[in-house]
Amino acid sequence: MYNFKDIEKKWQKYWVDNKTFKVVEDNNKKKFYMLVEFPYPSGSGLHVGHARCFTASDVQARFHRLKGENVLFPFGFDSFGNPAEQYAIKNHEHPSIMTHKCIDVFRNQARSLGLSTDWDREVSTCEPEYYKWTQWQFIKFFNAGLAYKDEKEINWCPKCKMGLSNEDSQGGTCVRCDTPVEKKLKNQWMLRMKDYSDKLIDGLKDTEILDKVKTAQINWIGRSEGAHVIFKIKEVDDELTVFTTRCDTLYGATFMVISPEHPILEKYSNLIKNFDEVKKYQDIAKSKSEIERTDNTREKTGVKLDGLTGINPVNGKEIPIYISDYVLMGYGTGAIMAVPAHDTRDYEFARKFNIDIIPVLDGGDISKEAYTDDGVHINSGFLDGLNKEDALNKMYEYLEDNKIGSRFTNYKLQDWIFSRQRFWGEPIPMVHCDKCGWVPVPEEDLPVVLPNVKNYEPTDDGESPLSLIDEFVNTTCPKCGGHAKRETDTMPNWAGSCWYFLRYMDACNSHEFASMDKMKYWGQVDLYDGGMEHATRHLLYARFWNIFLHEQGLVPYSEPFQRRIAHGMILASNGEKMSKSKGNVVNPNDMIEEYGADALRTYEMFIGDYSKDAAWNENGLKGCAKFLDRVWRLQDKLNDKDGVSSEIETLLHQTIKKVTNDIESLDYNTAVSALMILLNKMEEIGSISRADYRIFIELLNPFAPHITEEINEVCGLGEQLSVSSWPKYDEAKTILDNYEMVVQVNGKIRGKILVSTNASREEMIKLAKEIDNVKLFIDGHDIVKEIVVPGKLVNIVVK
RNA sequence: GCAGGUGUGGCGAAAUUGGCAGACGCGCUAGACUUAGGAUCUAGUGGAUAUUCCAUGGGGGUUCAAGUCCCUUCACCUGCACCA
Repeated sequence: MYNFKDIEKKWQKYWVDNKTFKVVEDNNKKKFYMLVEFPYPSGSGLHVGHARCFTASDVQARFHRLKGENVLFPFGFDSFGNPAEQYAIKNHEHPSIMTHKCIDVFRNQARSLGLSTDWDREVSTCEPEYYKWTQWQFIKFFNAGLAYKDEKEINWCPKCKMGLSNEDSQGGTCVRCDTPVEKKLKNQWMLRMKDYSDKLIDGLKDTEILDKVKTAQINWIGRSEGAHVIFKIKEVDDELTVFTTRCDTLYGATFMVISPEHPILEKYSNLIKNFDEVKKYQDIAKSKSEIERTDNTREKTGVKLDGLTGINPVNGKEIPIYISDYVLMGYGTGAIMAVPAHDTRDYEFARKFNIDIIPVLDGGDISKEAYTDDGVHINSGFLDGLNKEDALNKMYEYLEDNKIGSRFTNYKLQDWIFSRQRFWGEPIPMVHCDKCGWVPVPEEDLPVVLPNVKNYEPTDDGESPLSLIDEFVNTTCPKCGGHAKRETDTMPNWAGSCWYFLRYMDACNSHEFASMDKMKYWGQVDLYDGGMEHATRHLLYARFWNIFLHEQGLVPYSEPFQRRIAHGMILASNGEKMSKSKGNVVNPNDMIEEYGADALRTYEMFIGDYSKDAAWNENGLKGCAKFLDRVWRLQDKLNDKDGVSSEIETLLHQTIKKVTNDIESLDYNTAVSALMILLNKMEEIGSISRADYRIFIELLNPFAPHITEEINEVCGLGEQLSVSSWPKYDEAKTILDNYEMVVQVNGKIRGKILVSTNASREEMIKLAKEIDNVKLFIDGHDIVKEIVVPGKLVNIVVK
């Protein structure tokens, strides 16, 4: 085996020492911005999954650089986060110490992979120089009225003593520790992300974000067109507003359901005769975990309000109001009109509580079809006989004319809860003054730096540990100079990653987050590689953030990412997820140690379709190490001939074409296989020219940069590959003079024959019919049809 | 339940988008060289009742021709999930 250890170390040192991949803005060159999601520097080090996407990104970066483009390929660390905080709590040590250690490990690992990164642009979100600007941008949100404080019932993890976003408490348990999530009222900073719902949907149009990622985002935003309908309450001069997407079925609304948390219950608790029962139901609902509550296989439960009755606004009918936990306070208005004939949930509920079921659409199967689109309206007064669309339009009109409702678009997307009661995050740069209210910290006083504390654990009442530090909390109001208190909440983990791609463009700027000139030069991210797990949250937050900055005139583009792809995961050899607990984690360091970085890189590119998950197989890696060793040994086969060898000229051109196209279309696995085919052929012909070898290593360079650079140097094949250019192919030379034509009879292969590439139709048929085995199948039969596909085959159809 | 995805040898996968199914690699078998081989090289490797036939989850269809297009069905994976 060739001496990969020394070779790889040598070139890695060379690249770092010589800043080979340093990039500066250059208006004479086309730019290419390759972004890969930056890692969280955890204590467990780089994962082979990281190695896969970092390598793929590096292949792109090197390829585009060789094509003559000015490539921005930066690297950094998403370095605020819970593991470092947990470590700090245990060891009473500032989390930055641990974080910096981890970053050093990660950086070395990334370097030992041979990434062609411009290390002068490294960013780390936990550095004051970085989060100063995260805070600065938050103040922009505040000044624009998009950051506000609100008393929110939040998801509360009693173990982490921490408020969780909806996203972090999916499934009713804490995303970090799996403790069941409780509800708690908390005054929180919020960002008005919901207002950006339409912009977040519309902005997708001009991007090449992977379709399935777009779909995931659109579903997450959950836009639905419908109407607010106002139901008067019989007993009091008040009303209940519901949201519905099918106001055309209003005549079929035979009851109403409101969420157990609906404020009207408290408001009229004195009028509700069975309030005890209501109260009991509320308590049960509160104690239920989110999972229990949203299990839609569960039998419907509820309580009928005794003392409050709704009035259906289209026919004046009195209808009962129930509370039930299948109606969620967080969606719509927390109240619905129930149309049991055409909604499965309402149907189940009506059956259980013996409520009238009035069909209003003809032909729908009540028990199965919710809101069937078939059939015209019946039992629906002025809507009778109309189809869905016409009925909806007529009802919208009717609602607005009679002031009993209006069109309304509802979204699942909520405003972003931006507060965390934690230590290891960006302090929210706000000061509260009794006189002036919330006042942002002046720009010149940024960053608000995280102080040293003794204990990193949140306080028992759930406040950040920062709240215990008087020197931090007590300050003066920037507006009136009076006594004021600092906000002690910090930002969520997502904040730093909302704009890191901007910082990379101008990473060392100390007076702006990035200069407009540089942002204009680098523009949008040309290719953003990341995992499917970030398809919704991270990408939506980052897009929201960027759209806002654009509206403020602070960044040149509204959409930050031109193209987004999603790579598959690397699984353990048995197809399971790699995890510490299962003990099946493969450490890329060990692999590099044993087989070399080039072998690891090549294998990770060869392992399979880049967009799909792939199971780890060390034998496959061995195979790639063997491949590289054979490439190394080609040195022994060098001859003194000039130019490329005639025996492989066509294959060389074909391979250049194939590898070029495959890298562009992210088909890394077939690019590597094309190189293997070329190697096989080179070995077969016994000796190769220097020109042959040079082309080979040029093509292999993005995948295996160290060995190719070394071969180039020891054989003196030409200038350094890292500053060289990508080989070109001649389309005409990719085509052979002759090819093996397939001859079919009735679609079955009956023979093959070598024919000239420019043989005519007639010649092809003539040659086909001369094959003995073909004769066997056509003699004595009538020829019905002769199909000729030039360059491919002849198919003779006989009867 | 809804949305998206995937089903091809013993395994990872290819297939110029309707034109030779299984490229390339792993593994396996046999051989060569070796004191030795978890090194290297050579040959073979989908199945079978083998001039041919059968094979891309199953069934049907379109076509001269289907892994690819259409209908239908099954299985698995991933999101979201009582969203009105």
